[in-house]
Amino acid sequence: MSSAQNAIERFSRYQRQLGGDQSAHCAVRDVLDRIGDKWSMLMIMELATRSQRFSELHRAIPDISKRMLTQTLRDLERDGLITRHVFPTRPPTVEYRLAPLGQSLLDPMAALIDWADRRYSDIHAARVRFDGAPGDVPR
Amino acid sequence: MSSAQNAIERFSRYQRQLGGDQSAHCAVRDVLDRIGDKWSMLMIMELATRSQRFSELHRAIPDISKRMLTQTLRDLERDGLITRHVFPTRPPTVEYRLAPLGQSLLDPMAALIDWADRRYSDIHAARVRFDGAPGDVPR
DNA sequence: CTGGATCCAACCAGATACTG
DNA sequence: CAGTATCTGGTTGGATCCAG
Repeated sequence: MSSAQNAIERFSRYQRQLGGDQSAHCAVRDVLDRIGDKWSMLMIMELATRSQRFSELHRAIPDISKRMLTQTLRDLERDGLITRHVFPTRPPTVEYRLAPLGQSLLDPMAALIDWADRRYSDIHAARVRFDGAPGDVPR
Repeated sequence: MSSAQNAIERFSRYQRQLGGDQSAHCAVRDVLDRIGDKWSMLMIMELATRSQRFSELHRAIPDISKRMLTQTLRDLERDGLITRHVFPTRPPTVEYRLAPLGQSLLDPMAALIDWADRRYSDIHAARVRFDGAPGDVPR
């Protein structure tokens, strides 16, 4: 509760600082744009389990295209969350590992996943209620 | 650390359960799709500070279009994270409030925001390093 | 095996105008 | 005030082919 309060107050300060100019850099938004995309958190969780190669990751998460896999890994590497290790073998071997910065993200992410896990039934129930209510369409 | 480990293990189980069929419902993904979008967390933080009306929210977050504001609020309401209260005045008054379910999200979100806040400089440094390294383009 | 490059379709989201 | 409706450009992301 107190930690949430702190965050809220800090956020309020952000908002006031930014004033009307929201185009200014906002750490929270910047970070959210990264970890909020479709695949980043999945990647991080996957690499938290163990370091993996490109094709291993692709097998672990089949419904991502090579294109997006490459792009997501690049972005995560760019942000220093993961590292890329190339071994000059034939054929080439590339292993991706969670960097310390990525490790430090695990705890906050775990809190979120925990929440998702515990509250999902509530969310689902709310959706059913919402979708059923407006027209009450039995069809 | 231990909480992260728990989450990782739970996640691993998810992955194994799903097997190849990733289209199956995944609570984590489902939730991330919601809170991961561009505006949802911003809305929640804003409503955590205090309940607000439509136009107040629009003023607080100017760079969202009315269209997206409406849509985001609808989605959050649908998921039971916020509630919508209409007062039959002229002109109409609509107030949005954080629901208990939304309140319960504040702590995990705070953890994430805290992380973003503390690690942003590291991320930024990593980006500069990454962008500078490849071509070393001084131009 | 690990990607890069290109083409293209689908969806997203902003701008604008309109309504109760 | 609190939205809805429509149009449209821009981005996203899948499919495919190619390369080291």
